[in-house]
Amino acid sequence: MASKYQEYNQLNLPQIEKEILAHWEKNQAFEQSVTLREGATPFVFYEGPPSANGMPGIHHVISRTLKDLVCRYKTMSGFQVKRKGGWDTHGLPVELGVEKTLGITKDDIGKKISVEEYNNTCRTEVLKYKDKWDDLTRKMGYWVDLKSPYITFDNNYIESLWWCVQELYKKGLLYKSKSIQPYSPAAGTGLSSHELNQPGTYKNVKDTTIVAMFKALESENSAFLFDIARKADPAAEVFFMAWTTTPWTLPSNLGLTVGANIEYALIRTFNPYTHLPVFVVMAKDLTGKYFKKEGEDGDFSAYKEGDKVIPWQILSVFRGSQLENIRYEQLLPYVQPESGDPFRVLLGDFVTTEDGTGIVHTAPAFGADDNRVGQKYGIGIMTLVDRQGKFLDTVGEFGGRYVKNYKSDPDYKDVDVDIAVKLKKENRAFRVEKYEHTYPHCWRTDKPVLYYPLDAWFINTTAVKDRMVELNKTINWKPSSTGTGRFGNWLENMVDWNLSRSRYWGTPLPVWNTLNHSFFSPAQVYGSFEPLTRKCIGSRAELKGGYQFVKKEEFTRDILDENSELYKKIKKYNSKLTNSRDEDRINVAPIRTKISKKEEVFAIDLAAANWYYTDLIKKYCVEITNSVIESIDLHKPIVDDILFDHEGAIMYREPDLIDVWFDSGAMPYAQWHYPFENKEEFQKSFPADFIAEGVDQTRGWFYTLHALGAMLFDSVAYKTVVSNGLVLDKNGNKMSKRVGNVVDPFATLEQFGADATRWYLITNASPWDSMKFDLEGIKEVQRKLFSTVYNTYNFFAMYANLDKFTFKEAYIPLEERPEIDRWIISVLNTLVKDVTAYFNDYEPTQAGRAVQTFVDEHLSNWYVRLCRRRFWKGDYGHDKISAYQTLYECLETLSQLMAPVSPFFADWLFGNLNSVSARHAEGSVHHMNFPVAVAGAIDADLEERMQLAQDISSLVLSLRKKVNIKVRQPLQKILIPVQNVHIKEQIEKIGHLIKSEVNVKDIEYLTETEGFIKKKIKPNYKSLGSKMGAKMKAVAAAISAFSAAEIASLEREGQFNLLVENEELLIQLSDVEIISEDIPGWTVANKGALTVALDITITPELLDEGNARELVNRIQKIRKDSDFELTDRIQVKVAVIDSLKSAIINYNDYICTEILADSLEMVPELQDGIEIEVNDLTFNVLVNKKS
RNA sequence: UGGUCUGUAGCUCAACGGUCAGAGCUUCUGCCUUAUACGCAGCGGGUUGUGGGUUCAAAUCCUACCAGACCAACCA
Repeated sequence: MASKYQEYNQLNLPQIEKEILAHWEKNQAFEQSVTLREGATPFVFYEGPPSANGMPGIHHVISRTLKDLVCRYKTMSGFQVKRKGGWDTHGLPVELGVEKTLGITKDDIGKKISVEEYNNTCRTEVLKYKDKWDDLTRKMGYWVDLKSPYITFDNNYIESLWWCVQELYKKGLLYKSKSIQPYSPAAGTGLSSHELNQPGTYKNVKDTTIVAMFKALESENSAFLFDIARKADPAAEVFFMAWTTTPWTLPSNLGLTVGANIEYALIRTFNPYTHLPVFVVMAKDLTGKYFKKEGEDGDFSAYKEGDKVIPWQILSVFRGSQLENIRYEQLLPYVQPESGDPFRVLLGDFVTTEDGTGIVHTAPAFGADDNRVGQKYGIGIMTLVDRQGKFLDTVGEFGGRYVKNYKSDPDYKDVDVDIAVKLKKENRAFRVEKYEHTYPHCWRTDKPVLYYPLDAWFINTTAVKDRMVELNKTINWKPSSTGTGRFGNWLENMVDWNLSRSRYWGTPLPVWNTLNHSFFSPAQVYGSFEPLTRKCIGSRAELKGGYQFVKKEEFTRDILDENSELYKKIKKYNSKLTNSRDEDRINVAPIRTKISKKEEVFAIDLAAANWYYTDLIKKYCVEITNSVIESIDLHKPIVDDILFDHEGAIMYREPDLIDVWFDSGAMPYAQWHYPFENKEEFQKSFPADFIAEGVDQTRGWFYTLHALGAMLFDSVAYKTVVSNGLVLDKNGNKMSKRVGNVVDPFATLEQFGADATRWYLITNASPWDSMKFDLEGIKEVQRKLFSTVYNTYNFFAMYANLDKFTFKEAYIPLEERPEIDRWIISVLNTLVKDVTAYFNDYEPTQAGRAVQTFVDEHLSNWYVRLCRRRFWKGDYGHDKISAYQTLYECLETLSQLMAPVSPFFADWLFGNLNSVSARHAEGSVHHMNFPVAVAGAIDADLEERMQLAQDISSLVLSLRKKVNIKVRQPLQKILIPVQNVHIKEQIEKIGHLIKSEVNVKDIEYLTETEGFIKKKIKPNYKSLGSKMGAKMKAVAAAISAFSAAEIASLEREGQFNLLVENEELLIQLSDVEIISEDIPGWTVANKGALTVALDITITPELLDEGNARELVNRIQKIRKDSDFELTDRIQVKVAVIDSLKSAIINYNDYICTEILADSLEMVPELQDGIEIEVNDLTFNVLVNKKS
């Protein structure tokens, strides 16, 4: 135990933090904060795993501060808060980073570099910045368990994920389907949205656009169109006009989509290319784009080929809903769809009249909207473009042609143009023109992207949508609008979760299939056989009995050798086929090509080559045994080389990976390797009480956690979620490396300290508002909050050391303490109450701001300021001890209140205090309990009158300024008109504080004020408004016009009958506010209802006293400049000045006491000493320390 | 394009139906201080993004725009 409070020369937050950090680590303070709560109610927190393949930024500091402060607060509130850290290690950003490092592209994987090598690189690269992250975690004071974090690439983690997938599979929630995804034919790969959002992918291009004419068929639905048209022309043909910027999708057209509430028109006109009379349907609002004004209702009989103006006429107008299900003739009938009910008009909410014709050509294969509406109506799907980006051979004269110039062919002919020409000739095009628009391009090949149907695995989240919506209502969202708005909306419009990623570094989808030769009947060869069988693996153990394809060299050799057993069997099999179609045969050519190109061979090749000869598996594979399972890595390519023998058919793994969001969404289970281990641990920690991340995670982590929680356990995954906003630079721009406006968190912490940074981030704005990050703000926090607390502590330490105050005396009951002590304790308890409420409500910003106000306005600038003398003057007695105990309690409580947000400084402050007083056994403030407000200590009256004291002082000071009398000059009195006894009593109790603060001798009260004080009356809108309603305006005017007598009457009677618009209304005293505006002959100031007058007469006595105080002030300055100790006694000589003589004589004792002088002499002349100035007089003073 | 959030003094933020919209930072001027901190008083600074509406009363509620941010989508 230290005997003295540590005193400091200067506040150095970064230095304090280094010391505290070392202290924490030495004493395992974090671990202790958890173990000390063993057996307590757990407060469950989930750490959203960051990815360590990028450097941490300042925005990570804010979300982690948020997490940390909640966990610290809850720990102090008595909960046990375990915080398991985690690392997100899979996914595209990792892969892209590795590809950049290695200088390769995705296509090189498996060619220039083996998948295994590639994944190994990912494995090491992904934790490249782990040290930096750990460093930041330490330095910013984020308490999280970094010793046993969960890592998503870990085998155990993946095994849990597989278990989750299998659970979903068992529930029938996992299915395979086609989805329309951005696809780059040039690169032969699907693109993720991430890749599509790379800068420069959207380019301006000029495309040939066509307004195509789809010929309507007659039916009951369309009769109303034909009836009208036939009246004008008995041979009328009716067409739907649809615009497209991708004419190559027209052969795949299966539908036309219109907006149900859009107005459409049937128009009679001529085709501008063929000049044939036509009747067309399009959105009424868009007719202006296709028809000239002059031609409206023109003369149809007079029209001839070549006329500039084509006549047109609107025959009828109707809503899109009337067009539903009208059938039309296929535009380019090269291929018929195999299934579905196509060539109908559909309704879709995505149709606009912004451009085009208001009728959307719908090819379900090549657009996400198209696909959705197509599925809804069951029009089928037709994909007449292959994966190289060229038309299938079946597409007539366009067969085999590339839809865009994917091969960079210099002689490439635009197929869109040829389609346009053909349609023009066939009277099926109304307009063909070039159109400039933005279109996404592949960021690697710079070629246009196609939207293309690709196989993908989905989780049927829409099936549990209602339950998810219901569960969401029980979650406490901060801010709530994110939960109801952004998240709630997202749930309402949910689509099935596309799990598939065709990449390499990630969790493999644990689904094995037999090869799907759908057009082939194996029964021909092998009797009865189920062509497609699937199994979903849910644990490593289930791999047992499978086979691992390891003898790749033998396989490679055999497939090239026509005498090998393998080759012979394939040949025999092929010859057995009675069906002679090539696709049905086992084709070794592609495998051979692969080998010749030195590309990696995988199990899927083996499966393709001998997919029904399972006995051959054994030749190239080893069986998976327990020992294999123990050591097997659950990544690509290892799992790809695992095969199963299913009743004579080979099952191979679906090549897809699982979306990384599944990894993080499953962390509640996978972090514990549930259900393979830690079942109990998991049950105790699900669901989470609290999570927090950036608002950008709403549809990311927040969603996947929620979805998996709902689907697997029919539960929420978290009870409270706080989403923080973005951190922008000080000009409100997004921080980006490219612009160079990123804030380096390390430099910031180093320079300003973690506490100031954390405090700034939390209190500047609510965490969920995006904040503009300005270092100036941190400086201000440092100056205003930390320096102030620090100085208050230092002030305390200085005097407490002199008086040897160690809190060894008994706690003085509040009622035995002076008014001001009870006041600050009251305010302190109010603060504790408020801060507790704010923290409980996840409003740290409010909590921090409340602490700031307390420190600045109440503790430092009122309590300490007014009590200064009590600490240095007089004996170590009751009053002094009371002051010490009070200030000590404030500081100690502050350290606890501040601990969650500024953990270092708080612990430092706590340690400094407790090391001397030893009031608590805890070695750290973070092991303490959070303070509990003592209701009995809160005295609202006392707080009210202290506010009065502050207001009155402020008014007097402003009066002094107005008449230029400095505070050191005493004045005789102030005059305060008081409305009622209560106010007077209140002021009387704190009168002494006001008097010393503003340096006046007396306070007088004016109660009998009638006729003397000029009063002003104002309506109290709040109380009056509800009573008066619409009469409010007239009442307010009447009240404002009150005469002095009327005001007096109201004051006297407590009520008043007011006549407004011939109606008598009773006005209560509480309905108005009466302000003493002026006291004739006095200098007066007002604030609200409070009025203060100041007597500015300076009598000779007052002048002497003022001069004496000036002199004291100057000599104190000399003491200070001379570095005298606080207790040093001095001797003073003053060169005599006539006008100061009386002051020095009359106030000699006072002066000596104040400056601790044993003697104060006047001498005629003084050569030595220091020149000082008192009220414009200059003279010398000699101050000597008494030896 | 849709959803959500945010627009208040030069800057950062309060006020969230009720008198005249307030603090701090910033410029300048005084004052106070046996606390190297701070504070106090004054001087400036605003049609509360814009236009409508509801109300006795709107920064606050409704509505339509405008701008920014995020998320999602992307278009015929």
